[in-house]
Amino acid sequence: MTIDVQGVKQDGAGEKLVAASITNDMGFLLAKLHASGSVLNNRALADFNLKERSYSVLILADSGLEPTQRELADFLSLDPSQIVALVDDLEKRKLVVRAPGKQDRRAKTVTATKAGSKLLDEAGKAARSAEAQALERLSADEVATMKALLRKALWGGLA
Amino acid sequence: MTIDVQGVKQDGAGEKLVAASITNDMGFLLAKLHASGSVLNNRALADFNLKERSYSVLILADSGLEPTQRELADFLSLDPSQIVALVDDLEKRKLVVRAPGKQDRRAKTVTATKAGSKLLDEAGKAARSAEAQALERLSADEVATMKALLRKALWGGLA
DNA sequence: TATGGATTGTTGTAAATGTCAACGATTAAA
DNA sequence: TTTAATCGTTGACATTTACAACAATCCATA
Repeated sequence: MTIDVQGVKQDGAGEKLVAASITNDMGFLLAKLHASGSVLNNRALADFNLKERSYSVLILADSGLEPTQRELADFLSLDPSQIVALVDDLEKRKLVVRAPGKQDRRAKTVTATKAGSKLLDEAGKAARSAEAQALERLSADEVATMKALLRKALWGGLA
Repeated sequence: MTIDVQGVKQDGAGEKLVAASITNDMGFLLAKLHASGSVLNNRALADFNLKERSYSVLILADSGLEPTQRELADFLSLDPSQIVALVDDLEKRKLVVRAPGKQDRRAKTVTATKAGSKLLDEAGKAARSAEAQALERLSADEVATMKALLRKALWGGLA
């Protein structure tokens, strides 16, 4: 019932379970699309010794927003201790630096180095290509609509 | 930066990282909405001693499609060995029965019992309520649009 | 200005999940 | 009949997650 293409299990035309009512469950749909996208994403990022997690941290570190580790944990829905490990790795690789917060010296801001920023450029291209592949069944308009709806569901506002 | 309501970390108005470019990354958006929904979902299902996983298996077992364990693994993107544990649990609780496949006696179909079907009714109500809460920022139309787009991205077809 | 309470990053640990290889039983192919 | 492949299952191992404790620091208020 599945066709193996380049080591990836792809849904064949005859997925009989698609008829089940769980196909109306938003949680299930989100999990499934996220899962299939993650495979492609992580494969693309592996060339840069990154995973989705470290890639996300690197993006935020490069955003100019100077996030603290706590803010990263909240925003990425991760436990603060997981951020420690992620930043440790990126810092060892000189892609990111920790600096004590200006107002609060407990907090440590995470900022991308030049090397980190450069790696992010390359990795970003690969990630965007992987995303396009995961969404190849949707038109550009549909992708835009979906992102707008996801953003609204998460943070409200426009849309 | 987050407000704690009923034990749930909710995004406050001042989430400064929302300005970061990662907010345009589909994988990130899917992961985040799925994560916040999962918390609510699992909390609702806990009253029935179910988790998202076992709930999904129970739905498919109750679908009338008589899925085999292999089909469940493929459809849920899980390792076959994880299905074993999930079905073991549901079977012990008399919510589901295993039966040898009619054409292929290696395969085992998983079917919900009357008790399983009944529990699913109750759990389904709780899950739908949790889903509504996770999507409260969207209108009914927007939810429908989003589900249609997710289905199209996953399996193509209609739209 | 002190003192108590909360917060930040960090470490460690235990539980849950994911991944993978092997096995008997069964099916399909040669 | 032999051979190869598939299904469920078990078990071993790695990764991820969740949670509690801790020192350093901040904050509120007396």
